[in-house]
Amino acid sequence: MKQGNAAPPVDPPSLAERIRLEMDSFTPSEKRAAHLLLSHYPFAGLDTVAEFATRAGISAPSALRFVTRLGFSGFPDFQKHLRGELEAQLLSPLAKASPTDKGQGAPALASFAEAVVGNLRATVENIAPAEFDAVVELLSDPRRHIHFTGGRFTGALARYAESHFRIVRSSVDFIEGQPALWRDRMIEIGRKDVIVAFDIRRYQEDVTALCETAAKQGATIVLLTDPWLSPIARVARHVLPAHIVAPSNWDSSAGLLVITEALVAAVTKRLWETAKPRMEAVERLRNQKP
Amino acid sequence: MKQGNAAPPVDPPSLAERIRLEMDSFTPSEKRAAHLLLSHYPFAGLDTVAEFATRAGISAPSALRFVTRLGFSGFPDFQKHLRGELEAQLLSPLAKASPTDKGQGAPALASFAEAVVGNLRATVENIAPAEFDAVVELLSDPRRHIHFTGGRFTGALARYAESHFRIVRSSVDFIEGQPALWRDRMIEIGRKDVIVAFDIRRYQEDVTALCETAAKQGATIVLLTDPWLSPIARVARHVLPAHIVAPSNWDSSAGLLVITEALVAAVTKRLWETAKPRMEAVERLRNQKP
DNA sequence: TCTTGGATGAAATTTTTGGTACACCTTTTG
DNA sequence: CAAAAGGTGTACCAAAAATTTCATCCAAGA
Repeated sequence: MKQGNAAPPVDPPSLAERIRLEMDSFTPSEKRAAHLLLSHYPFAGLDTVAEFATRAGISAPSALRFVTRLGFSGFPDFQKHLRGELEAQLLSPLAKASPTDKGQGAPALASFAEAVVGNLRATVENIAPAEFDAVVELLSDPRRHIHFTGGRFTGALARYAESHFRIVRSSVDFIEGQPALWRDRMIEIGRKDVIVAFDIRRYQEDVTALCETAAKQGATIVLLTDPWLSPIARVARHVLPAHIVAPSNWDSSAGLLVITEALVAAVTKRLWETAKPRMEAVERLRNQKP
Repeated sequence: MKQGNAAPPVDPPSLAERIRLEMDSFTPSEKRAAHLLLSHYPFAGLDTVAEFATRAGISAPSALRFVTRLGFSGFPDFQKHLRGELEAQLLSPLAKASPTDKGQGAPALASFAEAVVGNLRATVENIAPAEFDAVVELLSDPRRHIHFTGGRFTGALARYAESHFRIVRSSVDFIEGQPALWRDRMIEIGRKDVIVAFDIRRYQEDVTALCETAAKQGATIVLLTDPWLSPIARVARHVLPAHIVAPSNWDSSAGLLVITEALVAAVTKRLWETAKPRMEAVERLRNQKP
């Protein structure tokens, strides 16, 4: 088995380049295949062998021999490689979008922020406005009781959300993730309740359990998670995924926070008639404290 | 066979957009498929149905029903369309300038995110790398004891920071803002302590009081605040301001969060030798729980 | 001119993939 | 609370794609 094709770990010499280099050593049929591929790189190679061969004016076996000669184990393998290259290329402009990072210490903050900006863009792209609006609608329903919860790290986001919604509307609370702390509260959860759960990678079993229990009792689940979707997605009515990968050993929750803040903003606007007096009342209470 | 793939003349409504629009009319399984596709658009759809279905967490038939519902005659037809879109997009870098919906009915989330991006840029601009590095240095000193605190809303950020730093290093805790809860703890605060305080507009008197007391006893204060600077700035050794204005009745804490996450990333890297075993230990403890 | 060896494609074969029928379960409706 | 409708997955089948086999062709050398 030819396996000269060392896996392309960080090596960007595109396949196209290699083909150009080896062009002379190709047979006539192979040259035709090569020319077709290069002239419509890499899309020509994404069809079936038959299609590729026909377009190149050769037979399927010749096309096969061509890709085998390039070191691939078969046509599917070849296509997989092309898709990989394409994906890397299309995704790189995003990573490349940070002109600031100079490779050394100082701009740690800058490059991190740039990555977060990329995450935010990607997050917004991937959330359907209708889905977002539906969640706003749900959280604006005064007859619903809203419960926020989250995991080890995301619990803080849930608290953040809760502290805002608590002022905008009534019937808002925070539930700790540990089962011992919510088991007995579940008796009151029903169709009128909404659970807003935050859960990203290293999905936490206790949060999942909470949501599953609540869902079973008829509660509506709203999930803020990562693009790989927490298992809670299985019982969630609405899922809002945020991109979280950052140049760090940790994931970034910025996308989740921004979704949260956008929700707060939208619901506040939606309920302005009732939210305004509430906010004023809170203000008054705070000022009179001293 | 000629590739009838007529280039869409002026028709750029990408499939992704349509999916977002129709998102709420989908069945649960279809939503999963849609989320997978959107989060890895369009590459997730270029694999086989089986692969696609597995990744989405659904069965192959459901995946099939999904693409049929979108109007395609079958999976190959669907893939052909995706490839067509990809080709069109890649061939016209101009089209990339305006990725999707712009201009008009800018969804609430999108415009909010844009504002946040602006805030992040401005925030990064206004923080001196030296200041940032100094804080990293300070938080990386294992002899220091780090305390996080914050106000009504920013307290959640302090918790978020604490939950990360707690894993990276020892001697980390969270202090509630209410004076009754910290008065007696102050006896232990001294030169070896660092207070990291989060405080933005509607600066909270109790947090200020906490920092002033701590500073008086020799603690080092690090302040994350807004550009107008919390009164805590008067006693703070380091000040990291973030832009917070958003199209909302509320301020956005995204800038503060990003600074926090960048600090966590930098300190983790800085202390990697000791942080790594700690992180592994936490992982182990968590896995053995059940 | 004959021989030889690589190159090529038609056809047969094998493998993989897409598609469908049907039963089960969940949810909705009367 | 029962019946109906809709959604989902398992098991199966059909289609089509990839790959191999093998006869043929063509060019270079004896």
